[in-house]
Amino acid sequence: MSEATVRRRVTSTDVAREAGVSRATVTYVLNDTPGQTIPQSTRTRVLEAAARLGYRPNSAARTLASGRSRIVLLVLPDWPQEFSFRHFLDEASLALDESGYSLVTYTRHPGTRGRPLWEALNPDLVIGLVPFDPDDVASIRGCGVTRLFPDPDESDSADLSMAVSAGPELQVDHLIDRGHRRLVYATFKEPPPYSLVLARHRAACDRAYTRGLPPPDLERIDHQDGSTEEAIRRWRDMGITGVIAFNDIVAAVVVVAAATAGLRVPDDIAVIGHDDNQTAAMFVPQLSTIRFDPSTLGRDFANLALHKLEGRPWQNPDASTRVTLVRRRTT
Amino acid sequence: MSEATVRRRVTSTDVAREAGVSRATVTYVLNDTPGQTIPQSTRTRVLEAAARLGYRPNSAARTLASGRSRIVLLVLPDWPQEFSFRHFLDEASLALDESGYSLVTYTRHPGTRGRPLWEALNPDLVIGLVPFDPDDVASIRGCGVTRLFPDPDESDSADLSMAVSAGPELQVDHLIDRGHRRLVYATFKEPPPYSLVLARHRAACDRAYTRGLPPPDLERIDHQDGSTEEAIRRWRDMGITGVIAFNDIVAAVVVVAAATAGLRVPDDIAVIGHDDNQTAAMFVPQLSTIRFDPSTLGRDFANLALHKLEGRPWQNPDASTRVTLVRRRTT
DNA sequence: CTGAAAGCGCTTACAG
DNA sequence: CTGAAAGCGCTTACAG
Repeated sequence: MSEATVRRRVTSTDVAREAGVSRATVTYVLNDTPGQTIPQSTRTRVLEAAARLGYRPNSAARTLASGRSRIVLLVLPDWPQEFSFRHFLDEASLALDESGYSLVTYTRHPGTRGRPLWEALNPDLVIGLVPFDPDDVASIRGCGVTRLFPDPDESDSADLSMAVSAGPELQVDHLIDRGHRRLVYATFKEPPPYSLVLARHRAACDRAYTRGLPPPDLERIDHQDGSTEEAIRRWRDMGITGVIAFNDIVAAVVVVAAATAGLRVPDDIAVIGHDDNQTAAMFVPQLSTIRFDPSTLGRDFANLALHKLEGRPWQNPDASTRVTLVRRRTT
Repeated sequence: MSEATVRRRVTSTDVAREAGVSRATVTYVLNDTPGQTIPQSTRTRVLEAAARLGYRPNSAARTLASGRSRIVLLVLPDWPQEFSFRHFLDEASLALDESGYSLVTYTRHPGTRGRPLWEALNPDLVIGLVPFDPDDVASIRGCGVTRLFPDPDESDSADLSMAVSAGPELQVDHLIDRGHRRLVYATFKEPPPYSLVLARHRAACDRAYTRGLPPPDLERIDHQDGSTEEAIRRWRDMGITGVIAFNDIVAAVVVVAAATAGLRVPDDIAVIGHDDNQTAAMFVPQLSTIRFDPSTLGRDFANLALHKLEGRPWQNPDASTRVTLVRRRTT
């Protein structure tokens, strides 16, 4: 410490000199390289030297030399509005971190210009929550990324789509079980239905089909003007008694409009939300909704990533254990 | 194309060979390196060869050689709940991209274990929306990052805190202008007040002080049980007539509870929200709230980053042009 | 105007 | 058990 403290970054050469070994040995010790037999005394010497000097490997150099960045890039199609998504990411990050990987999230929008993040990051794996379009696949591959998920060229049994579909399926099941035979799927007009909306709607349609019902129409309501009331009256005239809402905010708007239209909830029309967010319990009447366990889902995600990265075993999780119905007063 | 298509990644050596020049020339052309005089014919040859081969520079190699990653890491203290934040990020990303930088966001939580992202990414700049704690500063510096913002060691006149404080200030001003002299600041009990809540509350306190009022207490309400009503009655007994809500959801809960408690809004008690989200216009009565322009803020952010990265000129934006009052029926 | 060469800080066969 | 050396794919003075 004196004028020697010209902030030059500590390198493995410094650690090697400090510990009296070669750079190779430093690497072996710090990375716990398998197949090397290094006596405990040397190990300790290296570890202590590294700690004393505050050594952090240069990740660019490491990536270049090893050919792996240990970065997992998670591509999000739209802005996730669920608060619980944070718990999902926390858990996923943590689980990946334990295996030495860093999780980076990247929110991609349809209109995005500019260089995609996979070009700047050299990720070992790029994962999307919805399928990539062909342009993106080409772009990802062109950046030297060999692992992506879902991979259009690979018929992989691994599947995380239940993370999206389990909720809508449960919504449909619940309404049917309560005796409703004519359903609609409601979302907001603005912003225009994005991929998560479409994916949830499609899951609801598939479930309705399985249960022998026609697919519920995708109805886009407006929460600003009074058109939601009209829509609800129209639904009633069509014999519809059950509303599957994209999320709890949509559900709340539908419930308010139903009341204004003079309909009783759930007797005249039943409404079920999704996400169990703060809004859900606050309304009068309190909203029936879907709760899912984001932490478990986060671990599922990390396991899938490690499966793709290192071939660890993988087994598709059971959807029914990831999602629960919260029945309150609107169904 | 045939068996030669063994997917080996295209390198600058390939491009150099294809164009009949050296690797140095390839770099100069593709990076538009200033101070090199390269004839248009050579430029075109290189550009065409690169395009034909689908060349993407290896970012790890580039980072290692140049000492710059061209990555800006934005550290978010908590999960941002405002939908408009996406527009902020879009705009910021785009503006940075135009200057050749990639923006990566990193949501950090108090309990986070594991390797921080700045260790894996080698960012040229780390920016936090709230100040870093000393441990983080040490960790960031230890990873060889020389530029961070806010930088505790540097008395920098650059300031983006108006992005947080302008809204609360406007809330306070509006309530005072409407004749309210006794105010509270309301937020949810769960999750416990996080940094954004505290920052907004503090801004409200500062503004109240400037306007000659005592600082509004931070009141934590519960949206599950009926305790919000009790709180409101208590506030009334204390002579409080104005409620500054952390966001529109809090405002909605307060308004509902006030109605249940038999108070008239805004005559007995005025409530102003923040964010102008979808909930705000939906309630009866519609919520007065604060709207801010996320895109402009995104550009402000990008300009600040470029100022720190390349010394571009910077001038603190005028808060009052970034935020507007949306007066509806609760004030 | 262009290229040969050193170097960025690691990892990894390989030889001893 | 350990180290000398090549190499990852770029960038950047520097010499011509």
